[in-house]
Amino acid sequence: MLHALADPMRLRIVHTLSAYGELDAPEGGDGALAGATCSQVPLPVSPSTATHHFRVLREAGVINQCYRGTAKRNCLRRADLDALFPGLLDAVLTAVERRPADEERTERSG
Amino acid sequence: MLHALADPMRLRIVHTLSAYGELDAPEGGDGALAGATCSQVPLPVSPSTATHHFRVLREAGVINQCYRGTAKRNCLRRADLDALFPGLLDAVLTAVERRPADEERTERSG
DNA sequence: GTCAAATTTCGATGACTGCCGTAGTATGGC
DNA sequence: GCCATACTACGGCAGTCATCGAAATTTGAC
Repeated sequence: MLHALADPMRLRIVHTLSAYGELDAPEGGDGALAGATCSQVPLPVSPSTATHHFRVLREAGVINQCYRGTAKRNCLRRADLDALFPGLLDAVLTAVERRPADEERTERSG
Repeated sequence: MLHALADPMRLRIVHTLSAYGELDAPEGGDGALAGATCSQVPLPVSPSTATHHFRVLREAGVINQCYRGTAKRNCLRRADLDALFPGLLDAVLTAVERRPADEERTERSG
């Protein structure tokens, strides 16, 4: 699971999804449900690569995927994640917001 | 930094070190300082591989290394880590204790 | 100075992973 | 049924990483 979160691309997906909310709160209209489709998450990679990352996240239990017409909606599994790893997702998201693009840089102490 | 923690071997190192304490509390006798030497951390890999992992952790800012005679003592940088990524290390350590060896397994939801 | 112990560095190797392009599958509209 | 859209699966390629073995370095003891 940490491995799934260790990739900057997947981290961006998780971060974006966290802003969209989850399916646990299915309120609103028809098309305004929580979660985001794969195309909703801006990724500077090809669709096939994006699918790969979504797959890794899904297999790690980080996200859920449910079909919705021609699109597939992705939603974070915050509740499950929080139960398995208390505070981890929250800590990671906080860190992402504080360091938007430095997650993979080698930051030496000196 | 997440990448450094994503490896089960390094996760074990961090977990072991967290039990040994840090150098911030240098009390006691001469040889009973906080931190652990490389050999103190049981790893099922060769010494050179262990060095590699310690190096990755050090470059990621997760641990400190200070020479102590023929041995090298490693200690967690809890304070620094907590300042940069609030709650992250704690969440990871909690997760490790709850799932000692399942950190890398592919846990499918179904 | 010599020996011993702990750790590091270098080179090599196998596996994994991120990336892409193309073809295929599933759903909705006409 | 046919087409368009959204996503997935497969094959391939290059880069990175974990792992090891052997030699080198550093420090302490005699």
